[in-house]
Amino acid sequence: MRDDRSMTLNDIAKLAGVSRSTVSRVVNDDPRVRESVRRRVQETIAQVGYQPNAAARALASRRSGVIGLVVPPSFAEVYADPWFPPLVQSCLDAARDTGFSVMVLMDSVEDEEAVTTLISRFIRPRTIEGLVITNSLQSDALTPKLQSMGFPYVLIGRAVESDRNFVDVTNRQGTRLAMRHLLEHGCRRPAMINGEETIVSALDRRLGFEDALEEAGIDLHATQRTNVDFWRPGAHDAALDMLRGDHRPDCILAASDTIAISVIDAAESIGMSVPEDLAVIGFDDINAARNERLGLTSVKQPVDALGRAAIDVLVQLINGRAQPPVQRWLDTTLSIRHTCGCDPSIAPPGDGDGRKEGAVAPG
Amino acid sequence: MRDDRSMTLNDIAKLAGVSRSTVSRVVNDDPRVRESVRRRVQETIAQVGYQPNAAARALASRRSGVIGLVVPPSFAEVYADPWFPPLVQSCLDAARDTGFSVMVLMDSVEDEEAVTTLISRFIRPRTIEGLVITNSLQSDALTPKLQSMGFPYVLIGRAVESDRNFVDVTNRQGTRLAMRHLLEHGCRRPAMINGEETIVSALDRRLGFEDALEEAGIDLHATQRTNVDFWRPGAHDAALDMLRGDHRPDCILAASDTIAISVIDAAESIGMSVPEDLAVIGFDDINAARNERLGLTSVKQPVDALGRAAIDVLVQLINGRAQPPVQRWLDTTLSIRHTCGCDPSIAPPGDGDGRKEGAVAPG
DNA sequence: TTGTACGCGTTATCAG
DNA sequence: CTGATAACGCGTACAA
Repeated sequence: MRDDRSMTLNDIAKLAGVSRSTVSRVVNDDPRVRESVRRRVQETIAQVGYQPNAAARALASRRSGVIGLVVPPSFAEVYADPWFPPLVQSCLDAARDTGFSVMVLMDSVEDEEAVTTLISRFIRPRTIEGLVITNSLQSDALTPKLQSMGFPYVLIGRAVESDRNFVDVTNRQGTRLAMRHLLEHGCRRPAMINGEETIVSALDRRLGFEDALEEAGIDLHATQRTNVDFWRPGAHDAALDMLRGDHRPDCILAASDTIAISVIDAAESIGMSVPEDLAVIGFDDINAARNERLGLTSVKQPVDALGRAAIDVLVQLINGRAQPPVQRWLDTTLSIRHTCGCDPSIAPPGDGDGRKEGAVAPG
Repeated sequence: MRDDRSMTLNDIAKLAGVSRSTVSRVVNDDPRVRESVRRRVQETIAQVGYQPNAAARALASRRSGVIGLVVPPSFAEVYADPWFPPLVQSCLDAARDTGFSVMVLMDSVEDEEAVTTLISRFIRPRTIEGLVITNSLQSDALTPKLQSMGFPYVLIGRAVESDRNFVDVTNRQGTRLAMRHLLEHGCRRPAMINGEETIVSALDRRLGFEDALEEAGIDLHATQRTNVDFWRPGAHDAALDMLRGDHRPDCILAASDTIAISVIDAAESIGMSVPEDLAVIGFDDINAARNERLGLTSVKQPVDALGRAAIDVLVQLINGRAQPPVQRWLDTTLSIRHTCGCDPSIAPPGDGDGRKEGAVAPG
């Protein structure tokens, strides 16, 4: 097509009166170049606006400088849950900081064929040097293969298998402390609306819920729990069912803020008020949770740090500076507002959005 | 690092007893290969699981097979508006269908320095072959440079300059017909809440609003209009201001569904009911608009087609099968539900979500 | 500190 | 139809 054959290393070498090697060294910050020469070369590079050809570089160095970011095929749907975009953004940010570019791979990690395609299209041709997988599922067909290939990857969210690389937040601890907080408010009929437990983090959130109940000596079988799809409506109806049932709960722990908002909505639609009739705690601490009117108490996960950690781990793996499995945990904390029953009027002043942060006191 | 030196064209050639050229031809579907030979080569390829090296291929062919997708640096915020994710998804889908991979470039198109960096990091090294720009702003520092470089790109949303490549929806026609529809409902005090007009589509939506008013002989100066930020809260307060003002409107045309929802929320918070006291029409026709309870009448844009069109145009440009400027328009239509004042009970039956689609009758 | 020479794995050109 | 052979643009031991 267009054939504006651009500058090459050779051209710069001639212009600067040195060899290609020297130019290459300058470009790659190799210290073995006399300072005066380096400056001269840099000047001619700047003058003609030379940029090394990426493909040639990748071929010779065997490094593409690209990592893949696997997102679910239902990209648009998943984004309906506002906690996901910040995660992607933090991955993109962190990747840029480490000099990597990001290729977005919208693929199922459950579908065997999709996984095969992904591998033969991006990994075997060495297009990408590593993989960040944003959704950690129980039925994961991808990581087993990556594992056996020894290909650098990191899951966001732990895997059920013990030998996987991942970064994760302490989901279990998060819901445990949240539930405990509700119990301390005097809740006696706890309930939970969880996401589908094919997602490992949902599983963990349920376990934390149960941990707290056990610690308090509450019979698990007497409590209610439902699972709904994280990304679709459904929480609303699920909440209505619970609240209209025989054993109406006095608090609901939601596995996401989106679910929590639906719960509150449902409760109010049948004349209940939050937190008087029903205490609610969510998970994620999305922006909407911080809304003054809503004041949703929520388990906060450090989304930004999570993305950065993922990239960091991946880059370590790529550079062989870490031996797999690499596993990193980040803490969740409880952002206390008022849907849990805490009185916002006694919240510490000077806190713009009436928000108080931090884990509840350990028991 | 790992040095599992994988199969090369040469290896396959030896195994199959042919030359590298022949193998290359087979890989690239070049017809000039005897059928029997082709099969033999394909078999050995399949057996050893050979995949051509992407970097070598890119170097020799001068084609990377990668396109860049420019998204705003406030990625996560922008995603707060649910119409964006489907657009990105459709771009990713369409790109995959045409054999291109997508690199996400989270960059400002307004910041001169960011633009320079983008060009020197991705375009000059020939990492990408073309660019899809998802946000068309008036203060665009990127397209002028692409234009003068002759680099293939396409804007999603028209530019104010006449020589740009773009795909866009008929925003102006959309709001024009929507406003006309409201007027036909008997609205006499129209108002609009628009997005910031630095975004060209917001500008167009305002123009369409004004078109309809002029056609109806309504004095523009007597109507109210406010601009709010598309991606942030603010519409709520803006609506309250309008509704509490001296010249309370009887209908509000919102430049997005997100804004429309805030408007309805605001109206109900002060005891007004929709559509009885206030008719509302939104824009985008996001999923939430289709919600039974909400029943938001909205100008629908064919988001999926928009993404596909963008990729299509870009690929044409890349392959030199189209001469710039290439400009493509897609139609908007009005999805009539009940916030505009239409009675849902007289809607045609058998339509699951009580939705009626299509442009209103031309005037 | 600098330059030479070869290799990276394909595609493309040109004979045959 | 097939096979040498030359690019493609850069990294890098190795030698100087």
